[in-house]
Amino acid sequence: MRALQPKEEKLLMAALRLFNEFGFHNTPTSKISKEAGVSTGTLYNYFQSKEALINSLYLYIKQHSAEYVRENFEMTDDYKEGLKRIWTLIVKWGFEYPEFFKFKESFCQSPFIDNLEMEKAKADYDFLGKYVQAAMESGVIRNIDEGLFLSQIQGVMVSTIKYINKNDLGKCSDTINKTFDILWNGIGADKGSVF
Amino acid sequence: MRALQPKEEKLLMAALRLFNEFGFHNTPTSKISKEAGVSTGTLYNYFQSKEALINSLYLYIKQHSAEYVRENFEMTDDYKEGLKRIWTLIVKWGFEYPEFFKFKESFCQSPFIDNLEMEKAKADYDFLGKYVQAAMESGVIRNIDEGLFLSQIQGVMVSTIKYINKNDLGKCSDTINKTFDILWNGIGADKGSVF
DNA sequence: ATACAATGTGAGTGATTAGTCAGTTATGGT
DNA sequence: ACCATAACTGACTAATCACTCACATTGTAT
Repeated sequence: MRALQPKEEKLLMAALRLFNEFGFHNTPTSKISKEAGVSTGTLYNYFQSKEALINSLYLYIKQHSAEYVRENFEMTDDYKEGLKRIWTLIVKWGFEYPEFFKFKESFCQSPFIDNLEMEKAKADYDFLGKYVQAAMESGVIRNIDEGLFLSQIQGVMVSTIKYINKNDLGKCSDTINKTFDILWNGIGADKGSVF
Repeated sequence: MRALQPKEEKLLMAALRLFNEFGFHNTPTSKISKEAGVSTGTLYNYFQSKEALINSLYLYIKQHSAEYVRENFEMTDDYKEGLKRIWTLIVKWGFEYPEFFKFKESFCQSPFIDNLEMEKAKADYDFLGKYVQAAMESGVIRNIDEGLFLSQIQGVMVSTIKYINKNDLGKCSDTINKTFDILWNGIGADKGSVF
């Protein structure tokens, strides 16, 4: 991640706080710069436009998430254990950085993002995607359409994080285990004898 | 559902189209009324404000969804079958009325909705919630925290609908079955012997 | 010390938009 | 036909906001 200049980072964090509270369109650039402790003009020294600032913030958060997972992941040959580790890391990121997670969610929902950005967004889960594919090929998880699969996993993941954040769970490792079990029962091939 | 007056409905449907394409804040009331074929003033005869219009639209869609499920649901004593029917109906609603679904999603994400509306939103899934609770008590599905449960189901449901809509699947009944299986494997108590 | 560049400032501008209201048209009862 | 009420119209207003630019400040090289 490119090192951010102090005022650039202050602007991004100010924008994050305000966007999460009031939404993109109810946060004027004037408030962002005031919250960041700089002038309006300075904002435009660092970002070409308000939209550019929003995209930069998204990029920053996306990279933060990816680095978190990459740095903390420990390799293993056991695919189930590996998936569980990735699962745990992504969910943990979501509740350790709830503001980041919240922004990411509303950004992806927002209709004014160009499709190009949406495509890039999917790359977030590349790490997970590749792992799932490998696991599928090895036979540990059921072999159904990969896209469908990933969207299911992502769905459960997002709702898990939202649930944890909403209910303010410190005991979250328990929740993470439970939800992973649900997921694994759903997708794993090692049920009974037949599958 | 209260019968809507013709211009009221035209305004709502025009707003729906524009909101989905441009977002709430990039759709001026002037465009909504133009698209609906009435004047700006008329919009304010039917709705107190732009926000009131948005809330009305949400209410309209929410009721539409609830009625769809209630009208098409056929009772059964078999909880698994019953859950599958509800599941199927909700997912079907999502791809038969993709515009409605899309709006509902972005409305729920939007930060300018007051919390009161969010509370009401949850009532959408009351029908499902009650059924899940009954199924849980009967022992067909695993007995874990109900809130967590519902959020998981909802997560998988939303991502299923999104997947179907994005990939334009006419063969969707297959996808619905598959995703229900995944869900059921995850939540059902009858693993091992039966399968 | 001086010159020059880089960075920061914030009042000002033009464009946009939610909402109004005085006036017009349509409707229905007698 | 006449009136009264309801529905409708769209130019207008007041406010907001993204962005600019002429100027001020700070940093740096010589």
